Amino acid sequence: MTTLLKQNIASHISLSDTEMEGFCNLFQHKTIQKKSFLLREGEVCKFEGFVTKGLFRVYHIDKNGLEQILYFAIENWWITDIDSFTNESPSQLFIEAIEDSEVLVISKKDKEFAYSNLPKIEKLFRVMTQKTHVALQRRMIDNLSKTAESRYIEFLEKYPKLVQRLSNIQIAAYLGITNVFLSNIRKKIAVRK
Amino acid sequence: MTTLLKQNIASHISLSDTEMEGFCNLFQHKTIQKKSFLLREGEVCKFEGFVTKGLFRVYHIDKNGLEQILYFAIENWWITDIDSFTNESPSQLFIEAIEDSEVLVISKKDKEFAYSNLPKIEKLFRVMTQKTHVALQRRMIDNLSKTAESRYIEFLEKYPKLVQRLSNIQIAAYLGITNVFLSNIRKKIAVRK
DNA sequence: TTTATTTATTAAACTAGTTTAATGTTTTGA
DNA sequence: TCAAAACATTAAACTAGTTTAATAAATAAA
Repeated sequence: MTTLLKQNIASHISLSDTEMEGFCNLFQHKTIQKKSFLLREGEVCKFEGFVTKGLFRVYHIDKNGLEQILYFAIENWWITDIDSFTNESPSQLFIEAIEDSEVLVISKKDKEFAYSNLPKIEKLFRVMTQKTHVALQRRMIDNLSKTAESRYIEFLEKYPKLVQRLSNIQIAAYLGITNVFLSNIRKKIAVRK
Repeated sequence: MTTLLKQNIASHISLSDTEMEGFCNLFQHKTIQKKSFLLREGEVCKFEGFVTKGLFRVYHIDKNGLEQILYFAIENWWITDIDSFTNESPSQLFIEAIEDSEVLVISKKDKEFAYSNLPKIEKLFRVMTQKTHVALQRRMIDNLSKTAESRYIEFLEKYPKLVQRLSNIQIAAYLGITNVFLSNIRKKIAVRK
């Protein structure tokens, strides 16, 4: 049940078997059907989750009803709204299953218990947050400096497996463009080949 | 010398006097002249810094020579390229003083020393990285969902003091638009009032 | 199996933001 | 204190990306 989670943790820090067990036992297993939500806008995010099966999208809907996808999460990825979770504030985000999915979730209370009783967990989340932040910083630079076309091409190269599981509507919402414009880009690329 | 730093740390976590002294002693004081660089593209970022005086901009120059400002840092803010610093990879960023400035810097080695000898420091940077990440995530959503005009207005409201110390060129580079377009926005707003 | 819904594509008109260039103003530094 | 450099504004032509709408194809649901 928690094999994938243990592997994931071990890739960030090293824990003794007892520590690992102790921490992983704090997680609960959840099954989420396609098109249902782990979190909706306005709710306070009370969990941090680790995806063991399936695929999620984490997105925002702006006042014009347009959807911006912050990130996707497949097997071996973590999901939460860190803003809402840490500040206990209403979330601006939706977290929705794109496929039938399974997640291991830890509550805020149990996470705080881990912070105080297993000092290395502090390091785990320090390291993970750093990596997430680096990824977002790179994406920010890309969004500011690159055209939609090269962002699309790089997305295809970086996540070839993921792409196959997504619609073009979802890819466009991640790239920050309309699906109509993505269609134009795709045509342009196809003609070139 | 380190009063501001101590206050800043105390706003995130609580440390005993000895811990606080021990940690702050790892920092070195640096004076940086206006228009000179704490970090240039291609260099590995070997420090994490805390600004005690002045103003910096952290930016990227894309292949067309256009500048994108990731963030500004004034007194009481931290600066580093967390990507280059943690991965010891060549930086994509420039960190440049906009005014004559002063910084307290800690080296990677000393920071790691602190992580292993002062467990609460792990928490300090976990908490700080989380906050930075939340801020960047909010900005990402704004950049994807709002017009340049409303991003400009919100920037003015959020950082009124900072604005007075920046040129419009710099503000435009932060907002992700040209200074020409920012001028148009400013005119439009002025007419409305 | 049939119908309804979602998805992808195309076209055409449109708009937010860019580019280039010129002009005046302010700041800087020697 | 004077010349050079950096800055802000304006105009006009341009382009990357949007909007709306229509059509065909694929998927899901009944």
